[in-house]
This record gives sequence, C-alpha cells and structure tokens, in this order.
Amino acid sequence: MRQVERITQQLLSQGYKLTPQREATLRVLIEHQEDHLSAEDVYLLVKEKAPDIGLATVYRTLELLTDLHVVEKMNFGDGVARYDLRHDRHDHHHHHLICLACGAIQEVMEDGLEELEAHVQRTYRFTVLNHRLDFQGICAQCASEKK
Amino acid sequence: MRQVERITQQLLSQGYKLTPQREATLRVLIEHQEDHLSAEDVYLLVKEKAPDIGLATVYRTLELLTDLHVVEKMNFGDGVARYDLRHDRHDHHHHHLICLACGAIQEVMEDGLEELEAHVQRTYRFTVLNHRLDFQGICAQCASEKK
DNA sequence: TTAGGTGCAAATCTTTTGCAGAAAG
DNA sequence: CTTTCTGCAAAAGATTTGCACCTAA
Repeated sequence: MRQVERITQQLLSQGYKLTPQREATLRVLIEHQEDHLSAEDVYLLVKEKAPDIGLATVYRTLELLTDLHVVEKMNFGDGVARYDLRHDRHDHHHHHLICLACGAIQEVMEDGLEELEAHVQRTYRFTVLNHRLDFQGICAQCASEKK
Repeated sequence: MRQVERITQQLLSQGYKLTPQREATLRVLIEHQEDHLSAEDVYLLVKEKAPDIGLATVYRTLELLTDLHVVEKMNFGDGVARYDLRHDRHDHHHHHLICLACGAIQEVMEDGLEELEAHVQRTYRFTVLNHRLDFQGICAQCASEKK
C-alpha cells in the first residue's frame, strides 16, 4: 500500500488536509484502477466503507486529485466523467479500447504516437502537451460470442 | 450547395421528412463546418434565420443526423457535446488540436494511425471500427503571443 | 389523410455551490 | 484556535421527454 502513502504525502506537503473521506476515496480509486469509475460509482463504493460521505465531497475530492495530477478526468461520450488513476506523473501514454457491444474499456499501455506527435508539432507549430486516443470497436470476447 | 441536397436525399430515402427546421439546421452545420458547434450554438445560429425553432428540435435533429452518420457527436471535456460534420461516410481519419490557452480547436486531416491500429488489432484481437485522437497543447498563435 | 415532426414546459441527470457546523493541523 | 472540509439542500447546466398541436408527403 505504498501508493496511498505517497499520494497522502503529496496532499499534506501541498497544504491540504488528510481527512477520512479523502483517504477512503483514494483507496477506492486505487483498488479499482482498472475500472474507469464515474463520480457516482466512486460515491457508492466509498459509501460501503464510510456511509456518511456526501456525493459533493466525492466530486470535490476528485477535482482536487485531478488538479494534483493523481487522476485524469476522462470523457467517453456516455454523459458522465470518468476518472483514471495516473500511472506516473508524466504519463500521457495510454490509450483505450472501448467495446461498442459490451461497453468494456481496456487499456493499451504502448504509446506509438511519437512520430505522429512530432509531425503535428512540425506541421502545425502546435506544442503538444498531452494527447488522448480511444479506439471504438468490438473486443475479442464479443467477437467470438457472435460466431 | 450540392452537400445540402445529398443529405436531404438521404433523409427522404430513409423515410424522414424534410422540414424547414431540419433544412435550416443542416445549412448552419454546413456553413460552420470548421467550428465544432454545440447544440446551443446551432440553436442560436438557426434562430437568426428561423426565429421560431425550439431548442428541443435542434437536439432532436442533431441526434437524427448523428444516427445517419452525417455528423459526429464529440466531447472535448468542457461539459457540452459538439457536432462535427463528417467529410464522408467512411471517414474516421481526422484528429483535433485543442489549444489549452485560447480554446481553439483545429483539425488535422492526416491519419497516421494505420500502424498503431493494426498493432492493436493484432495484439488485443480488438476489431477497430473507429478511433478518436485529440492533442492538447498550445497553438502557434498563443505560443508567439507569450514571447 | 396520417404518420411523423414541432414547440413548449416540465422532468431528468450530472455537476456545482452556499452555508452552517465539524475537525485537521 | 483557525483554516480548511464536510454534508445537505438548493442551484445550475445540458439534455430528454410528454403532450397537444401542426404539416410534409
């Protein structure tokens, strides 16, 4: 559980308080790294451990963690924001495979955009700070079920 | 103005009616192809020509055009859906440069993802039907102003 | 003539905010 | 102690929906 401690240190060192609500939220995010949770999802999961937490606090905590680059706020077009734990501070190198049949979201860790990014940088004189790439399609499982 | 006619033909051939509201909305979308309009933006622009149109109709028309693949509904993370006219039926090959300083959204017409897409297809056995790539950063203009 | 479309207002859903009380440092 | 947090309820936005009235085909 080194991860929780590293992040709480970061909170404290920047003058934020470590409250039980924040710690519980952090734990949920870490336990569900694979899951791309919405604020509501996080709220329900935190509620299991700390029934008194309010939804507004979850929103506020997620916003704080986004500012601290602990999580990344994402939008997959389904009307809710989802939050991804960042793997490291400078990580902007993972993509998503979104299955249109079952809705599963899988991560692709390889980057593979360096060349295209350099091209954009040169051709459009655009300084790329981050990028975001999603593939929509049919996952292996759904494809095999259809047969 | 061949574009309007082509799309209205498509509407009619699929059993939808061509109403003045739909035509006006279509014209606005075509005249502002570069602009990544939100539903509200479209509403205000259509209202200039046809003051009686309702916001709900604009939403319904945009939904219809999305189903028909005439436009693509996009989400840049600013809380509103934006609509991009598709360049052709099978087009999934344009990316966006989003300037974090001024908010401008520019299009990149090159694809350059073929290789990565093939890799994903092979490695994850994921059938890619579409993709979506945004670069966030600083545009040329904002970069030069900062000096 | 009639199925589909429209405008309006109300409803819904996600996210944000004001405020008084609570608690971390 | 004091500043920051929290929960609650209300507010704010964006989008959707129910319904009675229109209108394109």
